[in-house]
Amino acid sequence: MTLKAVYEHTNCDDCPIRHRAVCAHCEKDELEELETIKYYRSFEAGQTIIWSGDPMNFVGSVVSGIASLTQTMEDGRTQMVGLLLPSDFVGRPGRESAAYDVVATTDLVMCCFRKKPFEDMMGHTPHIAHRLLQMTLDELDAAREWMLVLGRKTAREKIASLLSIIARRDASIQPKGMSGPIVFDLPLTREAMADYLGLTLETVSRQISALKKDQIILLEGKRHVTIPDIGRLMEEAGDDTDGGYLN
Amino acid sequence: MTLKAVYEHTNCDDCPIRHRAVCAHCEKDELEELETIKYYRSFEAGQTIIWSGDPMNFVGSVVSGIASLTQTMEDGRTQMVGLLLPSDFVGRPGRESAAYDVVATTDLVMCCFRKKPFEDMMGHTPHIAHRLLQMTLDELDAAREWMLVLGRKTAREKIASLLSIIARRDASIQPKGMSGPIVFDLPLTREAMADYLGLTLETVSRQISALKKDQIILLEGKRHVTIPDIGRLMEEAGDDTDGGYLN
DNA sequence: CAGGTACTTTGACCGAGATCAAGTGGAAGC
DNA sequence: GCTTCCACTTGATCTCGGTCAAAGTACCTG
Repeated sequence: MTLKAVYEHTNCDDCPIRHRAVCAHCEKDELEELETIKYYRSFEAGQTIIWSGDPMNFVGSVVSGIASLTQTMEDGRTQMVGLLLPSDFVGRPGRESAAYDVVATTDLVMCCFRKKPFEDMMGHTPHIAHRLLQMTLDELDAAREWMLVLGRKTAREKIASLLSIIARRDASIQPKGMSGPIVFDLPLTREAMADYLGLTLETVSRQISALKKDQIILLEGKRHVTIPDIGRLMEEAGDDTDGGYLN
Repeated sequence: MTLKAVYEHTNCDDCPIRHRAVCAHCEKDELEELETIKYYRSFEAGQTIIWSGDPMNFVGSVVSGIASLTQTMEDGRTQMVGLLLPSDFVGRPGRESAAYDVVATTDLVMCCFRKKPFEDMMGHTPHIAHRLLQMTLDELDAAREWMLVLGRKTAREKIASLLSIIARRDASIQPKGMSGPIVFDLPLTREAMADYLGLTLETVSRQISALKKDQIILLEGKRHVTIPDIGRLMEEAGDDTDGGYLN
């Protein structure tokens, strides 16, 4: 019940972020053990938080901003394998080193816990272990959904998929009645979108222009997006399921 | 310790399969609670085990044969999102219905547990929950590795990636000294490979022929593969990391 | 305000892989 | 032995998205 306030509630009056993750951000926090091992870290846009292979002595969750998990081949080809939005969890209990580059895509604040104490606590707090399992399973579903996007969708469908995921995730913050246009700022550069979608930045730019021409989306400047009809966008994405995780 | 025999050992003298999963297959089993809720199911190649969206009242692990997790779009495009080899876990505690089609790619035997009792047991057996978390994290890593394959690799690299993963997984069953040629039978049709790699079956066929011509692999018939030099194959895959999960 | 930098757009061209279409080979059934 | 079927191979052609190149735009900084 109180524990719930720490790691399970999805909206909290005392803080602006959603806690899907294990994060003792808000003042209701009564789990003192968590409190003693947590700390905050800030990063600037573009900063690398961890390099793949580096030792990683903490776990944590995103408080504000966006981070990305990226894999790189020797020849420089890169693929983003995860997008971490506020409340998403970072790190892997039971693993010494990072498996991916973690990069701050925007300015970023993270709430961290030192790994060892966190793992200890997981050992005698089954609820947290259970919650972590659920979150990991959600991420697995998201990754697999993305495999369909990467493997089988056209460039246009890929863009539409990404936009509709961001739109829905964004809309869920202020679910003011499910209808009406959705407005948001793209938190990603064209290049980051390309890395996520397995495209080149030129193709991303072209397809966004095409969607704009067809009035599926409206663009103000380069980043400010209005989606007049989310249904039409999802049609473009080839998405019938109203699922759509983003990690 | 005894529990270990049930779900943690990776090789067991009494049975031919590896237990990476929670499976009470071997006779050493002393966890009677697990014993009482387990049962076996057999499937023929091509048979669908569960359809996406169907209620799913069990979890389990593959004993022998291969199953695949598949997603399908309305227009028929399909993407395989996971390949389940012996010892891999199927099903998701805490979810009512299946998220993907699960299909027996070859003849298949599964070891199943009814979901509710299994979940109950997880509640008071933290080791199993912990083990399940580790396995899920492994699967997540595998899925993300595959995102790089789907998003950024060429057809030839994709084929080489798949072959080297199967080869290494296969070789690990009989690690007779790490060197020498690796021999195995492809457990997948060209079409299944295409669905896994995000290609068409024609392209798969062409690239396999090309790898054969270049002596990276040897083919006897259509399925029997010999890999004279796994290092060369991994080079073709663009893979420097010697990682390589298959779920 | 000029100049620089980072991000984005647009155009022209090309090629990897998809698509369409035969054709091959081996195993099962009659 | 012959047909049928299925998995696979191979060829010809087309197309989507990549590549290379050039501009355009917004935001700094001096």
